[in-house]
Amino acid sequence: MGKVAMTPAVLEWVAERFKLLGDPTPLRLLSALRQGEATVTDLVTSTGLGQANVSKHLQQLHAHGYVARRKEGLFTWYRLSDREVFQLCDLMCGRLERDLAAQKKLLGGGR
Amino acid sequence: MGKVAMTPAVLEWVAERFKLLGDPTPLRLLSALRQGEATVTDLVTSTGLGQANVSKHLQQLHAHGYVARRKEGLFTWYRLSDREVFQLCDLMCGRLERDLAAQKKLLGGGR
DNA sequence: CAACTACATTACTCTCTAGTTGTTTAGTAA
DNA sequence: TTACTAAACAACTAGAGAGTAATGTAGTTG
Repeated sequence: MGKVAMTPAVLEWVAERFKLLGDPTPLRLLSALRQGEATVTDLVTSTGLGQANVSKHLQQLHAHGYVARRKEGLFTWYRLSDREVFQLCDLMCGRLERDLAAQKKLLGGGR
Repeated sequence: MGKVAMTPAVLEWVAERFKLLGDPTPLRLLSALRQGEATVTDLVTSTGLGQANVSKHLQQLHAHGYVARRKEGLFTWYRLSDREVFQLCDLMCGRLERDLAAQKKLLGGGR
């Protein structure tokens, strides 16, 4: 199991990481980057979000180690640096699938 | 990998689940419940948080399926209903351990 | 019944932050 | 140089949510 003790400081650290994933916008950006490296403009057009907004979220994702970047002339190319984030999402989606299955069971087979 | 498509609705759902973990207080409660079933008062005394605060967070954790509860007279006993949440935390802590290792490397062996 | 206990709920304050607008910096091209 | 582009930064606004104090509710005890 966990090798790290759940001290208040560690909980704070863990919470800060989770907090970034507790908003659809960063998840959208991460999800988009799953298809490969992209510039800010790419992400703006593919998501429909504002440029400043995308840029700000990418800063945070970068600061927390979720994405890496390289500059090429005018462009800044972003890419995923932490593929484990999708293991996290998949664990969550496992819950989603069970929830949906339970709902289906209730609506369909129940009574 | 994920069997669920990352549609906006799914991202919203996933974000909502992560959001609860993006705060130290629910994590503290979950961490405390890891040692076994507990009443609200137990959690209040063991964490030092206010009663209303604990109660409110427990409501949310329950609404999102992280904890289960049973009433016994005046008491409400809460317990973990989703042990997978610690798989999530362990994944995060994996990052923490790597970060710490990297820092150590920088401070110790690096220049 | 009255008094007490454990928990839930309400109403409120305060802080934080997501998103936007406007501007700045830096690289490119004429 | 000037004009243009991509990205970052700054300042602001609106809304969300964390914590608390006060109150409500249900069960227990006398």
